[in-house]
Amino acid sequence: MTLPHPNTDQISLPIVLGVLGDPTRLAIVRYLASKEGAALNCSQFLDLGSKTNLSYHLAKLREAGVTRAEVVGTNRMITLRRADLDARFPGLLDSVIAAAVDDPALPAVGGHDIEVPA
Amino acid sequence: MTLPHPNTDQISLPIVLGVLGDPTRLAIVRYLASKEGAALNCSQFLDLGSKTNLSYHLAKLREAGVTRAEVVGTNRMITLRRADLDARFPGLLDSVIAAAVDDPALPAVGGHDIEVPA
DNA sequence: TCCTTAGTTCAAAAGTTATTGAACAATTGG
DNA sequence: CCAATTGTTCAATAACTTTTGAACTAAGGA
Repeated sequence: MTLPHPNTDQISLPIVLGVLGDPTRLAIVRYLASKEGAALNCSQFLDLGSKTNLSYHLAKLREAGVTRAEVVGTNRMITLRRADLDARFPGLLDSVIAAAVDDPALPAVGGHDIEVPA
Repeated sequence: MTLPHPNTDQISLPIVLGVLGDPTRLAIVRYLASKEGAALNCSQFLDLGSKTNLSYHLAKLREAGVTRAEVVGTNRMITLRRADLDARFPGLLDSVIAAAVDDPALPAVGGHDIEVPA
């Protein structure tokens, strides 16, 4: 049971940019980058949408070549394809992540975005 | 007669990425980068689509803060907002342009993409 | 085995974006 | 003034994307 991923040389610039041009997906990528190394399952992202909706967004990221999903039991362990993206589009992912980290408009994963005082 | 542009601090990462996630617009940006300094009018891009369609794509780029359009007579002189984008998202535009330059799938402006021999 | 957990798939609805042609406005040159 | 050039706007349509809920699969634990 392996999921389809593009090869490094099949990763397309406009498709990657288009896929990253969505706040939910950018938030996913930012969170993955902040947990670099760790493989996260989909449930980590439930703050960002419903289970079905995340399945959709995570599939988009995977099909574009931005993430890799490995099947481990009933889980899909998700990682950023950092090395592949760096090889294909040097510097792009780093600058996107750096900009995303500073973007207060993106939805947050660990949540607690803003606590409104009583 | 000046056209509306976002301020530098109003430029949004997901909007910029989304706008660049289109082959026609990426081709426009690539061409502008290759002619850095020169201000080009819209007709330069007619290889990429109809007049109306270009008007649409150029408006998207301008509204996202990727380009600046200055009205000069009946022309709109278009330039890349390189300094503003660099200030807001360091390294992003450079890496996108570098990747776009190498992308054979993007439509070409000076055209002559491939000449089919008789 | 049965139940739970993790995630997918499907079809429908809603929303957004791209493309087109016809009509329009503004400037410039004759 | 008249005509040509440059580009916009509008409405229609076509094409895609996002979101949803219900139904499903597959693995793991009691």
